[in-house]
Amino acid sequence: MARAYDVVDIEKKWQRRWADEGTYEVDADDPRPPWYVLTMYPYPSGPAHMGHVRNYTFGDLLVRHRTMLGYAVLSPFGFDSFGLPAENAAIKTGTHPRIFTDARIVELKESITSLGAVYDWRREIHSHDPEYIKWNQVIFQKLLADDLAYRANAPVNWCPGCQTVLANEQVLADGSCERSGDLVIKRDLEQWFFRITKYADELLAGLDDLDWPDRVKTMQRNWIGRSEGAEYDLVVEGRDGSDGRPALALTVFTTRPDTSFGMTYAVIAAEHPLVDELTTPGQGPEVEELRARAAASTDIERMSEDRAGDLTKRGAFTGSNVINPFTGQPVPVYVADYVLMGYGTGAIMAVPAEDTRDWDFAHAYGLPIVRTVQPPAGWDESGGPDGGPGGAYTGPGEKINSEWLNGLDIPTAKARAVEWLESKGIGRPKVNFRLRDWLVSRQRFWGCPIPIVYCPTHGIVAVPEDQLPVLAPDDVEFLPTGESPLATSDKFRLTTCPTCGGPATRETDTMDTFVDSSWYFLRFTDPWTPDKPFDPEKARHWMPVRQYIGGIEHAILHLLYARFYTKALVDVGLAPEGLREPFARLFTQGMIRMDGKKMSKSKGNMIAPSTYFTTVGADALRLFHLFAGPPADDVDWTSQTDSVIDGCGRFLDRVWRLAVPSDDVIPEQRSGEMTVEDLSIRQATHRLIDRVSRDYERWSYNTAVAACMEFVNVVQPYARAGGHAEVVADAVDTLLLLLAPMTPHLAAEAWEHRHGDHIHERQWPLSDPTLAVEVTVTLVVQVNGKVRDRIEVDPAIGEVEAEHLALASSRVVEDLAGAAPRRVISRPPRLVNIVV
RNA sequence: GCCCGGGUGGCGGAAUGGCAGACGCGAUGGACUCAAAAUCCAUUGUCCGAAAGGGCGUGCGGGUUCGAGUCCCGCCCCGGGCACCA
Repeated sequence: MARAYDVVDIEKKWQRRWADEGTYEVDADDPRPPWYVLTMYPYPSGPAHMGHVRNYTFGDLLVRHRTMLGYAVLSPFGFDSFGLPAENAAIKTGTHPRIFTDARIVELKESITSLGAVYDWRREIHSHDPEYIKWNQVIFQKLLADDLAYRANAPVNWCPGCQTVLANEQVLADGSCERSGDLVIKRDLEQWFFRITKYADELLAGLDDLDWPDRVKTMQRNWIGRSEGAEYDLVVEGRDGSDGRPALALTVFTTRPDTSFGMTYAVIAAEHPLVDELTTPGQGPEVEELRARAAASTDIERMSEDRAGDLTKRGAFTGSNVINPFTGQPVPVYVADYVLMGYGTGAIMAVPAEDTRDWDFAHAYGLPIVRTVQPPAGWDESGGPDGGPGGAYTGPGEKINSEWLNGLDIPTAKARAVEWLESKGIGRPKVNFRLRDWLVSRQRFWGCPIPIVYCPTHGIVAVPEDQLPVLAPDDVEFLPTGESPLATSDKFRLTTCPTCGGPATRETDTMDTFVDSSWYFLRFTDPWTPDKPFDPEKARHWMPVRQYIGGIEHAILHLLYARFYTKALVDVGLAPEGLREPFARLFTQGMIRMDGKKMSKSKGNMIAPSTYFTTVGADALRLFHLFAGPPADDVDWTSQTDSVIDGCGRFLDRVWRLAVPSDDVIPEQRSGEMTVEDLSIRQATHRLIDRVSRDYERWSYNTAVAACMEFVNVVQPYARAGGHAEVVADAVDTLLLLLAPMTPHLAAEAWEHRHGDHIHERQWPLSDPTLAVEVTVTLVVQVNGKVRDRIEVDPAIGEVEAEHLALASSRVVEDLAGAAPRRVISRPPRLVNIVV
């Protein structure tokens, strides 16, 4: 599409100007109030895609708008530059990940600049910069010193085909490796963890005060998964210690201690340490088979066997019984794969009557069922698949079959049961979390090395700060071997102990890249300090981020880790006291979809933004993204989208011709006394300020754009018909100021033509309240809720006056045909409804 | 299965309980032009009607209200998240 002005030249010109003049560089001593806006720093994957464009358009608009409102806006940019694609490329092509990554950064930076997005580039950081690696490692040491980092054995995802450990993200939904397609298995390895669970309660409570989308908060709450209940011991039958053998008990966790009288069996996880001890010789083969199956299968497989599957393959009797302390009766202990070692105690008391999973299992194994809550009338006892409500009953009700709990409601019974357990010394109240500690070890090359040395005499030794950063050597073998590529480099691995100087080996794992992104926003506040990750005073000045922008895909991991890290950094003394939450406000934009699928490289349905930069221009593309619909909604990229983008370009052309007219288009304009029409344009101008300002505040950019379009539809004919020069000038200038954050190049160039100075250094326009009010409004007259007439009235019209006007309407008189209205609802100045 | 979103013209989407469909795309007609592009003007939910005008209409069924796209109850469909968490 041919545009009315030289889009490419003008856009390049202003992009250079903003950079050269440092328009958006700010420092902490700036007298203006601080306002920190941040768009999630991207993984550098090459030129920007449409998702980036959408993301950075919203961010840039905010930067420019807030600046015009008089804030010192901190708008930094950086790259989440460690990660797998670079390493995979290295395996494939032999190119060093740094070379690969640096090239991708140049490309992405170029397209972000072409979009017209502005940043304080002095603050640019890359996760793979030695400086950043150093501070990442310093923080790791601090966490280690405060026992927030620790080493433990843990199962990891192992791909037999690639002979390597995989990140969870690399394991597909069906449990296979994303690269080789082999089935991923679990392997136990020594790994590093961060103690995020220490903050579980605070991470949960902190959500309440955050101005975040509810859906993200809900996802985090579910992820943290706090549940209150009790833990208690089940003595193994015949192992109470009375016969001289040591006593043996199984500890179980339950959220329903009130149902204990209904416990008819117990279950332990296949990986539970007591499995061997509990299994009697006769049951050995059966238990062993189940165990083997559980070990070989992924979690995904366990689930896919599911309820419809063959339940009889999911458990095995151990041959042992435990005593239900409430009834004193023995119940059998099963091993089953529906109980997970990783949660609670890895063992449960099973109450089939009040738990659906236990119900299904009990049915498959012919175990007894005892109800302890009275189900409502009509509850189907058999719980048949095609019947109505039935089976396990988990709702509220009166306790039954429970001796001293009978007649109580569930909450009271829970409390009584816990009191009883405590008084007997066999149980206690217990809160469990679904949240696990954060496993940060990655058997990968392209990440931040974990700065640890293993010494035969001193064990785990932190590399001292003056020897940081620990950097990976360049000459390593990338081919997958099953260990971190760093382990193949003796030059790297073999070292001396910092404590005793004796021979020692380095940790060869690197950190999860989510570690890098857990504090980069803090580094941005002060990327220059030489002796610490950042100056806490600088962080105090800018933090928290007033508006954080990013994709919903980070709703849990990144956003939870960053919250944890911020709290941990405060506690180890690196971040300012009192800072608890990093992101005060979060916005998650919708994604771009094509044919119903997410637009992504792997799906091969990418639309390159660069093709638009060189044709309709960045402004038109930005306007499209703003105009397409509510920012939080997904955008469908269809065959019609190009037409809509052209439409945005057409609108900008109209603005251009209005703002920078050539003599043959706009006739001579009047001056002097103003007419009624002049005044109405003037009023429309001030109403536009109000409307657009309000829409900016509520993130309703599509309606803000619509308002501007409507305005041009009115002003253009007015100007062409020779409007009042002053009124036209005011209208056009206002329009440009309101558009400046959305379509910055056009606004800047047109403004320069008109005034010679820089529009983005101007203040956001303020409306004159006396002009912004509406002069007349349309009073709608209804009879029985149906519109019968419209009357132009003074907005200050009273209730009675409006009623009189309505009743006097000829249309109403005709409709009433002499009948008296039963009732008149008068809601001046918009509506009168006459009921007959 | 559970938890969130969301269903409005041919399409994207507007609408503090008060004129449903703003704005844009597309389409149709017109002006300009030798012609086209660009630009400008007009029409564009649907049905009845020559018109004036009127009926119907926001996934379905009820309800509250003078008045419901909007609030309440019960469904249907679509999208997303979580999914043996005891």
